[in-house]
Formats: sequence, structure tokens, C-alpha cells
Amino acid sequence: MSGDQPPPTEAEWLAAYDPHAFTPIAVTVDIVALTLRESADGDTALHVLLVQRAEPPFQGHWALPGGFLRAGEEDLDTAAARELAEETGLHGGGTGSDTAEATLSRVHLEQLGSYGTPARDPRMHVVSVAYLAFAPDLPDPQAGTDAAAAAWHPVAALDLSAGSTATRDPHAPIQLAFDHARILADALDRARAKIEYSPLATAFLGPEFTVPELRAVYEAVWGERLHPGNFHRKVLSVPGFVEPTGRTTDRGGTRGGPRARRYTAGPSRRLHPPLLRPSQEPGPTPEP
Amino acid sequence: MSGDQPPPTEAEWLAAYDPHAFTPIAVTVDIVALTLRESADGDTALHVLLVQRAEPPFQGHWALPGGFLRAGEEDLDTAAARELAEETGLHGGGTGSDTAEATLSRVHLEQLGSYGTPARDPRMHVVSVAYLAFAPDLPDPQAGTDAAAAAWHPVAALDLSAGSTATRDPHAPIQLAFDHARILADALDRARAKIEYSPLATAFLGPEFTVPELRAVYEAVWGERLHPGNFHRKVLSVPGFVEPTGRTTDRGGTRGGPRARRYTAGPSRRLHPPLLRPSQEPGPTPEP
DNA sequence: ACAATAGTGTCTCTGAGACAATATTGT
DNA sequence: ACAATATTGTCTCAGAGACACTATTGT
Repeated sequence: MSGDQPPPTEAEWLAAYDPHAFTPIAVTVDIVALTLRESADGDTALHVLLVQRAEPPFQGHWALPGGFLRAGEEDLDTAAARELAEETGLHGGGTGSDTAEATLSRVHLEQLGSYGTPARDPRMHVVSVAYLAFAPDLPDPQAGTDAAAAAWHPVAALDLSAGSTATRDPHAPIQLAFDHARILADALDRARAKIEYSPLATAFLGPEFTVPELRAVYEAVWGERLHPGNFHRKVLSVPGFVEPTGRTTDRGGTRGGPRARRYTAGPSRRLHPPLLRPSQEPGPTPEP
Repeated sequence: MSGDQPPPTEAEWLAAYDPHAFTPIAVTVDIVALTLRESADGDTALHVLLVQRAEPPFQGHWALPGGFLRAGEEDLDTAAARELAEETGLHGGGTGSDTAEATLSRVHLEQLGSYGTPARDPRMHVVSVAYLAFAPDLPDPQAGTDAAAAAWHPVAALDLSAGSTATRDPHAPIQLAFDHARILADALDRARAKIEYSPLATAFLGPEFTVPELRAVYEAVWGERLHPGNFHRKVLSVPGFVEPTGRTTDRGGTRGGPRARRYTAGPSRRLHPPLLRPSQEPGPTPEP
């Protein structure tokens, strides 16, 4: 009745019953798929799956894999899993390699957030729902029909400054399309925080792994060296994080050392206590 | 070229250039606005802002406030702030009461997640981007043109079971529309975790508050009694969490006690160390 | 006077981190 | 033989929680 607010709200609701009448918005799903691979310098480094755009806008630029949500057909999670399977060439319910299926089923996939600035795509208003994936070392992807190429890129070689002209690293010249640098930066923040309180670091590894391999995951994601002894004891002290298999590796490390015990991921979905990263500066404002 | 994947991906991209050609998807923004209010039994309890639907589907049911994203005009964050201002009657840039403006500017608003199951709205495929708001005690809202009523509801009086037939509390008969029970449950999880590591519990209070008031926020959100002495010392030990004003309350508590010191929110955006809630069961799987 | 509450002090226990030590393996 | 690494042990310190205590205020 006596509303002091403008009436267009009612018109909008009416428009919902004639879906073609209003200005359309597209919904896409983009994937930030992270994995650990051998980098050029020999170290294992964090890599992200990218596709090279074959058409404008941003033709030739690298972008996050993704695609349109199929209207009326699929859930957001389903669309994300489908896109990831298509881009990695690992079809979850397909024929052929059991290895690919088993590997894909071990991939962790979770929603990251949505991005809907009107100008983020010059063609139309596109709302993108971003997903974050933790994957074990997968084979090189094959480019789809809409991409000129698809490959794993070390995240250290990408420019994440995303408009903030401050930190422009000359050694990270690769500019991502759209606002994907921002999305990737958010994904890395989430990943770094997630492995503190969840056992998802094991999603980067195979079904069986050693404590030193798990430590390499944390070191790659956090970008810091961890104390081997303390890390080892801490991981084993968290109930349900890892479970011993009784087996060991076939041989020691490439540079010597005893064989390491092999573990599998435990049933816990939450680490108590958590594995906090060292770089959490305590005092941000020390008075002079 | 030699792609072994089906070509519909290309067709989808072509469709993007003719936006009206494909099956449309609507994008809405829904708000989970939480605040602390005096409950019926006298205790302060967590409340959520709900609107009663005036039209089908779910006519007469209570639902989260929200509305359509204005295509080509606004960002997701902007749309969320607009919806919140409309539903609470607090217009950020309007004329009149400075109090309403100042209060609304103190509201914390963050993206919660997106929900896009095709069948969640019977009219069409709707992707909803949910937002979480922490608000100080606001006046009762006024119903918009599309709602029969708008009010703050104690979350304890709502049915959050959302299909999982397990915990159906007979004293919580209010059923929310659509999948809003699920969204609210996710929002509560987020809120409970968020105040552990961020100073956002202060967003539920006015610009000046006491430590016991802050403790009441934590007790209401977590649903647990906290030790007054330990809580007090812990809050003051976190650098940048609260800052003393030198002032105290005008009088003691309603049932006696000395006057409490007043504080303002400090500059820290992250609590080091965090205020962990007590109910974190360590061993979920004790073997028999 | 009495009860309730704000704020502080003290003690204990757990866990993180620095450091050391030992055993095992590749080169 | 030597270096590198896996794993365990020891010590110290910070922080959480239980408990006790004092001071201040409303009824």
C-alpha cells in the first residue's frame, strides 16, 4: 500500500514470467584448477590450467577454462565438473582408461565465488561463478574447439596485479583475459587458507603418499620452506589426517636418505589442531 | 581441428553474440541479514531479516529478501547493498535521517555463495548469489511492494532441516521458501566461523561497545556460554581488535555490577591469535 | 546487606618451534 | 666414505582454560 519506494520492483517480478522480455544476463562457470608439477628449474611448483583464447575479445590471451551454464539442465557444481572434465580430457563417465576416471574422482572441487561486474565482458553482462579445483599431477590437456591451446602454467609466471599498477613483475609478463587475474588471486588466497584447516593438501597427491611429499605440497602452495622434523610430527599428531599403510617407498630420495613410509588420506574433513602457516605477522601496528 | 569432443561448445559461444537466442537464466541476489535483538524470553538472540511472499510460488511463506540483478547496470555487491537498503528501509544516499545512513554504512556485507539448481525456482532457471550481512540492531523493516510483510525472525524459530528429514524440531515450524533454509544454514556456518578469525562481531554492535556486550555477540552466534574472565583477557590481548575510549557506561548492569569500559573497533581486519570456539570436538572417529 | 557483574591474578596443560640426534640410503 | 634425508627426542615459550579473588554497582 502506502509505499515510499519506487514501483519498478513489481515490474521486475512480472518480467520473470516472460523470461525473454528483459535484458539478458549470461551465467558462466570458470575453473581455477591447481596442481603440482615439475617446474622448469626442477622444483615442484604450483600450476594452473589455462586455455588460450582463439577468438576476440582477448584473442590470444590465456584465460581460465570455463563455459556457459546450460539453462534448465544442470546445477552449478555439475557444470563445473563437466567443464573440468572437458578441459582436462578426463571424462568421468566415459569409456576407456580407468586411471583417468579414478584420478578425476579424486579431484576436489568447490565453489570459490561469483563475479558480476557489468563491464567484465565487453559483449554482454556475464556473471561468472568461479570454482576452485585441487588436482593431482594430470597429463597435459588438449585444446577444445573454442581454444587455440590448453596447458598447465606455473602461477609464478602470471601477472596477478589485475589493474593495481603497484606490483608489476617484469618476470611475470603473462596477462590473463577478462578479470581472471583477480579470480586467480582470490583462488590462491583461498587455497593457502584452506590447507590450514582441511586435509585437502592430500588432493594434490596420489592415493598413497609420504609425509615429505605432503610437506612439498604445503611448501609449494605457501611458498615457504617448512621444518621437516616439526612438520612430520605435527601431521601425525592430527587425528584422522593421514593413516599408515605399512608400506614404504621402493627407494630413498634422489639424493639419498632412507625410504619413507607411505600413508593414505584419513577420514577427517577438518584438521584439529590446524596446520598454521608461519607467515602470519602478529603485530601489524608497532608504535614508534 | 581433430577434436574428439562434441562441437556444441562452439554453438554456445556463437549464441553469446545473440543474447536473446538461447534459453535465459535469471540472476538474483538474496541477502541473509543477521542482527542481534531482544528475543521473546528476554535474552538477546540472533535474528534474520525475512519477507513474506505475496505471490506464488511459495505464497505466504517467509523468504530471504532479494531481487533481480539489473542487467548491464550494477555489480553483484552493488545489487546486494541496494536490496539490503530497500528491505531495511535504510537508504544509504537518501535524504533525511543521518542515523540511518551512518548505521547502514556500518553494516558488513560479503558474498556467501551462489545457488543454481535448475529446479530451485519453478518458474525458470534462477541462479541466486547469496550475500551475508552483519548488522547492528535496526528498526523493524517495512514491507516492499512485492512482499506482504517484512520482519526480523529469531533463527531458532526457523526450520533449517531443508530436506534432510533427520532433525525436524517441532518448535521450529516456520518453513522457508525455495532453498532458503539451505542458504541460511550455510550463512550461519559462515558467520560462526567468521567471527573466530575476523573482528566482524563488532559489526553487530554500535560504534562504541563494552567487552561484555561483545561477549554477548559471540554467545548468541555460537549458542554457547563463554567464560567472562578468560574472554575479557583474550579480547584485549589481540592487537588491533578493540581500542579503549577512556569512557565507561553510564550505569552498571541491570542486575548490578560495576560500570564497564567502552571500546571502539580497532584497525585489525584479522585476529591474531583467533578466538576459537570451544565446541570443536577433537576426535570424531574413536575406534571401538 | 546482598547478589550480580567487571576486571585481574595465578596455575596447569597443550601445542608450536628451535635444535639436536640417530638411522638409512643414493652417489 | 660422504652427503642427504626420514624420523624421533628434548627443551622452551606462548596461549587457552579452570579457578580464585577484588572492586563496584543495582536492588
